[in-house]
Amino acid sequence: MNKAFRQGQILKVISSQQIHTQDEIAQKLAKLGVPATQVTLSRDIRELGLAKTPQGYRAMPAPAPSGPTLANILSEYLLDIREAQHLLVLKTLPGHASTLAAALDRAAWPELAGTLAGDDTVLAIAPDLATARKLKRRLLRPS
Amino acid sequence: MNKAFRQGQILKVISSQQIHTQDEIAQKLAKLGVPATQVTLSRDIRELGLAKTPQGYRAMPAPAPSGPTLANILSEYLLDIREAQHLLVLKTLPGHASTLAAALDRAAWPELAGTLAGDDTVLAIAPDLATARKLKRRLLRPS
DNA sequence: CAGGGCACTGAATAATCATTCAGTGCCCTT
DNA sequence: AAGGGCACTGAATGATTATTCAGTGCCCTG
Repeated sequence: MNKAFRQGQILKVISSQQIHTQDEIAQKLAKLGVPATQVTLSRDIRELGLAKTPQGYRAMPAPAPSGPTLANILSEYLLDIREAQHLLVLKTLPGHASTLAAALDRAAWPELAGTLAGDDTVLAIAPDLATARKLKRRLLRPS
Repeated sequence: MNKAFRQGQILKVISSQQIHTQDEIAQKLAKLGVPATQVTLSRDIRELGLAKTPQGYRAMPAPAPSGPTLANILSEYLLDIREAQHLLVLKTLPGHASTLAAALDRAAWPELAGTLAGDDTVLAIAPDLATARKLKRRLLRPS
C-alpha cells in the first residue's frame, strides 16, 4: 500500500463526511482496503496540511487569491488625512469608507489600534500622538 | 474577566503569531492580564470555530463568497454532450474546458469518477454505463 | 428572601494526537 | 553480495485536547 494513494483516500474520506478523530479516519480507510494506524495518519495529516476544526478535519483552502493590495486600495480610496491628536480622520469618496476601513483592519498594522467607518469618513485610532504621526506617514507612503 | 473579551484576545494572539497548543495561548493571555485555563480555552476555541493547523491555530476563513453556481457554469459553458459507453464527452467554447472541469471536480458528484480537460473538450468519466446516463441527465438539468 | 434556572468556569480525567525509537524493505555503491 | 543511506511504518509513550462533574455567581420569579 502506497503513501500517496493513502493520502488521496484520506482527502476523499474527510471531504465527504465530518470526521473528528484520526482513529475514525483509520476505520474508514480500512473499509476502503487501506490499512493505516493512527501514527501514520498523524503524519499524513501534517503532510497534507489538514486542519482540525470543530466541524471535523478539513483541507485548508488554497493560499488566498488575495484581492487588491492595501497599497492599491489606499491609492484609490484615500483622499485626505486630517490629524486630531492621536486620531486620524481619513476621507474617501462617498460610500467607500467601509472598504478602506476593512482593508486597514485586515492589514492589522501595529500603529493602528482600530477604525470606525462612516460613509465617506474613516476614523483611524492610534495609541498615541507619536504613533499617529507614524501612521500618517505610512498611510501616505504604503511602502 | 469577561468571556467575549477573552475570546477577542485569543483571536488577537493567534493572528499575530504561530501557536500550537492551548497552554501556550494561556501563557500569552496571562501576559495580557487575561487569566484562563486550558479547559476554558478548549471551549472558547470551539465557540470561535478556530482550526488547529500544522501552522498553529487559525481562524477559519469566512464562509466562502462562493463564485458562480455550478448550475450557472453549466448553463453558460456546456454546449454539448456526447456519450461513449461510460464516458461523456462535454464540449465547451474554445479555451473553457478547464473551467467547466474544475467546477465539476469541485462539485464532487458521486456519479462522476473524474474529469480530464482539453481546450474545448472535457472528458467526464462515470463508473459505469448506467451511472453515465444519470450523469448526463443531471448535467442537463442541474436541479 | 428562598429557590430555580442559567451562564460560566476549573479540577480531574478520559480521549485524542504527536513524537520517539526501533524495525523493515529498497536502492545504490563498492 | 555486503554495507550504507533513505523512506516508510508501528508500538509505546509523552503531550495535548475534550469532556465530565461539580461549584460559583447572577438574575428572575414567586
